[in-house]
Amino acid sequence: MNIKTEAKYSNTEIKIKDAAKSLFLNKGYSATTTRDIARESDINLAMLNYYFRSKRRLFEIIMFETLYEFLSKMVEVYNDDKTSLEKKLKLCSEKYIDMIIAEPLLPTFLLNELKNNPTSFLKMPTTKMIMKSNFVAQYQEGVKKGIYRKVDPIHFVTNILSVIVFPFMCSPIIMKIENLSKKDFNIMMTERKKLIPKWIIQMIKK
Amino acid sequence: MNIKTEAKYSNTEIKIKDAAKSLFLNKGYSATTTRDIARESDINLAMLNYYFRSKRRLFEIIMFETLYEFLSKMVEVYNDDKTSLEKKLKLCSEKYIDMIIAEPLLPTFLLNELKNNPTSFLKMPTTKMIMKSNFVAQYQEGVKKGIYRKVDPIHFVTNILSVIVFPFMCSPIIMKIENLSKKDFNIMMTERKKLIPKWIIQMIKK
DNA sequence: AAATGAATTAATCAAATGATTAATAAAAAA
DNA sequence: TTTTTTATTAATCATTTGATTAATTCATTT
Repeated sequence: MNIKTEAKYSNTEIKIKDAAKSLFLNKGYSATTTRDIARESDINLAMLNYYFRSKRRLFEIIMFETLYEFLSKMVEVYNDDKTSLEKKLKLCSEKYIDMIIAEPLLPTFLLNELKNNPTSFLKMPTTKMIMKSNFVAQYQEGVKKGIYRKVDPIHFVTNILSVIVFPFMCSPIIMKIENLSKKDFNIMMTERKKLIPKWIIQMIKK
Repeated sequence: MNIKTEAKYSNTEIKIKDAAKSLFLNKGYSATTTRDIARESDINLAMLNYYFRSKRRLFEIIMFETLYEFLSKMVEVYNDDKTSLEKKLKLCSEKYIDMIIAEPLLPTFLLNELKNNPTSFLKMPTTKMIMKSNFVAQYQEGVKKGIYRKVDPIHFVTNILSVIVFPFMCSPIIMKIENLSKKDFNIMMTERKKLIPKWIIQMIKK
């Protein structure tokens, strides 16, 4: 966010949004109260309604921004026509894992709240772009050339995201059965940055 | 549940638990009110506290039972020492996908509520059993024999569960970008029953 | 049939929660 | 400086929500 756009927003407005985002991500929409948000952002309760009208509207703004930011980051790698499919695999594996390590609550939050509110998702133009990306095209070319096994591209994309994202959503379970600290867990996820591209290639290569 | 154990529980008790489970799975703990549960199960509000003392306790009972049932089903396949690793892969892929198609809200619900409450998970003996199962042992034997690539078994197990479970958690997204109905989506998941074992084998085979 | 205990109901409580209001302080414009 | 607009505060409202109570019905035992 540059200085110009930042100037548009008051300090309290930003404080409220930051606190609200943190709380929504940690506890979800329903478990977060407006008083939680007021306390956490150290502002008067009435300020929330003054700037955002209602808890629901505040949530929807945060949801939209978070989703938009997330999807933008997701798509970035996919459309670089200079890199090979294998390079893209490496890049996105690294990038997504770094992204989720930095904000581990994001995937669960997004999937969770999207489940109850699939409408807000309609407005995102980024969504369908993944399937029309250079990345998918490269896979399909590989299939034509006979290098890669043929399978519906949606499976291909789903599998990649599955092995990247899902382990984070299971982190409490994995940490428990393997006796890992948060730090250990992140090391394990970092290991996967290199492993995942190999696994995916093995999955598709003839 | 057989007749004997069933007789222990009154009709209303079961009605409350069924309605509560359905609501908790759909809306989560916080978004579900005791009055929702009373309405849905068609009982008097006071009955909830009469049989379960509090909303929290009702939730914990449901959570425990649901988790126990889920984990039990999960582990069943893993310890059959008559079947090969590849057979087990097929079996669990089919079984888990059928299980989740029958109750698609389960994974999100469990992972979600476990995030906030990792303690209840400690009591489950089933949890750590997966890593000590015959299934994992067979993989490690394969590694020794030089048939399979060596990787920490936790990655092996994580990958399998990832490609099975994660797509269900993304169902709203997948359905949106692919323009699928619920039925279409389930067909796609059913396709994966056969594909997943192949993918996993390709991932590990030298 | 009478007595006892369990199940059920309607009414109510106290606390929590989203939201508003009226008064005040701070900042910007005149 | 004065006026006007914007931001902030404490107090309050109306609902909602989890839980309880006292009265009543139903089932079981004696």
